[in-house]
Amino acid sequence: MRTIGKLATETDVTTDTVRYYEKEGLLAPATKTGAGYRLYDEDAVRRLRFIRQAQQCGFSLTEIRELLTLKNSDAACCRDVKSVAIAKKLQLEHKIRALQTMSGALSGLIAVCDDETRPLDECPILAALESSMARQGKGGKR
Amino acid sequence: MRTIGKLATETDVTTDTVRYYEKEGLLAPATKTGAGYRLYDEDAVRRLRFIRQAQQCGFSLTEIRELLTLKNSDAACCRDVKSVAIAKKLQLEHKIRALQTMSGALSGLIAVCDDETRPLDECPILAALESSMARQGKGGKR
DNA sequence: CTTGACTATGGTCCTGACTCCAGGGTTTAG
DNA sequence: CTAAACCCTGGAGTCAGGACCATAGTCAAG
Repeated sequence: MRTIGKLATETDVTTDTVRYYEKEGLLAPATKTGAGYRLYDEDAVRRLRFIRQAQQCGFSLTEIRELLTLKNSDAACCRDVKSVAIAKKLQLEHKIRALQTMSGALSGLIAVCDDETRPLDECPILAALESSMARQGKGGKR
Repeated sequence: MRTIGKLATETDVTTDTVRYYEKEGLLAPATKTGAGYRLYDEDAVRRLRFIRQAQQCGFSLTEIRELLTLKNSDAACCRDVKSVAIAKKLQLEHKIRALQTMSGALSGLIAVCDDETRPLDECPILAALESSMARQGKGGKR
């Protein structure tokens, strides 16, 4: 059993973050001392590592909470977890494509700026941004 | 000259957003009526379009404010704008690579889950997330 | 002249994932 | 025994980019 500080250094997060996760229903101490100090077991260490690693895979805390709930439900099977992972991967790919579109638009703008010493009032990048040229990334939000 | 509502519909933005941009120092009305109504000219329409299009290119409002400042400074030349665009493109590419790493980690997890009917306590995805396997995306924040 | 559409200001609220602070109590090392 | 180091709760602040609201003033049409 370890106090919150030990758990925090062990998993490379701050104590504030641990308490925040508890408030969000992601991680509870195994027990508390008479003085109200949180005490964590090995399970909490694994759970906290799980949370951080899922974050690195692009899951939000809300999604991680769902994963953890899934994990504790008897009715769920491995396939359910797999489908969550697949859905998340599709989301990531969608975002990647959006960023690639933006990057491509910028490439186009950079390419047209052939004469670097040109004064600003003739800058083709600014001109392109002002006109409706850079509309490739349309159809998303709003 | 148009009131804020006209400007907003013209540029497909809400009036709240226009006032927000003004508060953030991105867009000012050309003048005001005696009653305090904002009046905008063609220049404002272009400027607002510029802002939205730069946003689509992945610039934050802060970065856009810098671009606009640059645009109004006499000392700046086209090269300055170009270097901002290049820096932004590098940032985007960095983010894309990070997302691709996450996506790849997920692919790996999905691949190891070969038997979909396996019960949850043997789920290799959860096991992998709990262990330190999925550490590929390291070295980023914090 | 009234009604409805528009605008003004100043304010709060939202998401996400924390971070920091004040003002206490507790534990531990010397 | 005392001082440092730790822990508690509760609440506020942060960043971005707005959305929404109340209350009040203004303008144009019929």
